[in-house]
Amino acid sequence: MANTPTRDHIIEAADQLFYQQGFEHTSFSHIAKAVNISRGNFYYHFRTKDEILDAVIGRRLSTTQAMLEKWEIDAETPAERIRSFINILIMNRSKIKRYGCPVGTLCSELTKLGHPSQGEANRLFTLFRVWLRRQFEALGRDQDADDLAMHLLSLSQGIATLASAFNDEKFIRLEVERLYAWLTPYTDNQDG
Amino acid sequence: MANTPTRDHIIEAADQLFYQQGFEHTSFSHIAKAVNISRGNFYYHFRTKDEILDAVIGRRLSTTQAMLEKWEIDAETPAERIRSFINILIMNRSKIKRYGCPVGTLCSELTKLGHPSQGEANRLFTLFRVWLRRQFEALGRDQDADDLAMHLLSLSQGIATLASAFNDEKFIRLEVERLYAWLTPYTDNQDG
DNA sequence: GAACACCTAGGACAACTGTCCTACACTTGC
DNA sequence: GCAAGTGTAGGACAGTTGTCCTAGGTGTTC
Repeated sequence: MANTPTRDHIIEAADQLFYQQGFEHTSFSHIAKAVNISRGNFYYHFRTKDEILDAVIGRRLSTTQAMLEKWEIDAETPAERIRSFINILIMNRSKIKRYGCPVGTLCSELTKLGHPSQGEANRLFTLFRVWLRRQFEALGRDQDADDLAMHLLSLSQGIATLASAFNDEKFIRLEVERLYAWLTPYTDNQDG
Repeated sequence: MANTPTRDHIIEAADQLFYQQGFEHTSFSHIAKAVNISRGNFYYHFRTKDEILDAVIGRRLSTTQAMLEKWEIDAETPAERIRSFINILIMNRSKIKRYGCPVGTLCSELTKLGHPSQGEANRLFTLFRVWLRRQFEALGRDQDADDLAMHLLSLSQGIATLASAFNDEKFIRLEVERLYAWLTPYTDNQDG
């Protein structure tokens, strides 16, 4: 299972398509066309569609992990780091408007399918949850750090869902302002 | 297009299955088995799968409308009415935990499929939005009634998504408490 | 240049999809 | 008792799905 360029190509294309069209609605033909290889050749790289899904989730897990580590380094305070998280809503607003949150929509779909990989997909959420919890702990919220992390995750999920349903980018901006305001009391007297 | 009992059966079964398994993943065979009729016979009641979807959305629209009207009558104050809305999270918590929000997940799926009926599905959201807006207006929030309505919708969507991902009913209870607390300032000096 | 591993194209395969047709049962009205 | 209308079962149909096999091309190693 070496990491050939073609294999990476497939995972990358599948990642995008799963996000834009959903996992089930994306067929081997779709991915093959995107990567420009023959449908039959697929079997050499992945035995089943579920294997592709696992690879895609794995890819997302590691890129997410890398992103969180970068935030940890780039930002100097927990408050700044949490704001980095909030900012993905702004940075990805046009995609979110069209396809919703990549994590939330994938987990929802896999749950409905009763898919065996839903546990793996949910680890994406856990990654954010644990990371956010740590930031709130660093802000001195030992008691409710996990609650706050979940709450912030929940807020961002709602924003993504509604922005997509109402096709409304302005709503994202408005709600992000609200998120900043919500965050302020927790970060005051700590840093800027 | 008369409302025969069988037809109603089909719509009801499809409604449930679309919620539990998703629209695309639910096939004619699934519905046929649930209703206990032959697959071929379907064509007599619905020409296409999309026609079933439209009927399901129509059904949801009218039951939702009826529910909102009932809340309007049963509750005496806008504050109570908004709390009726919040309470569906508690009432439906076990289903939400398993399948998420019926409105949010359907809209997400149809958006990804690029389905022509996504506009109709989104009207479900609009129904809640307009109704909530009216309640906030009645609370004297003329300026930001719609923002508040959207915000509350957004909050409930996030709660449903995370409760489903983490399979966590307790999270719903915790967040509903938060919702009540969030609502209080807007209803104070108005009524209980 | 022979042997080998790696990669690919093309197509076979059964199962399932949504759609559609036809033949048959049942009721109702005359 | 016949005709018409309503509802049903069963199966045909072409298209697509995920899976799998085989033949052949490419490049490296000896």
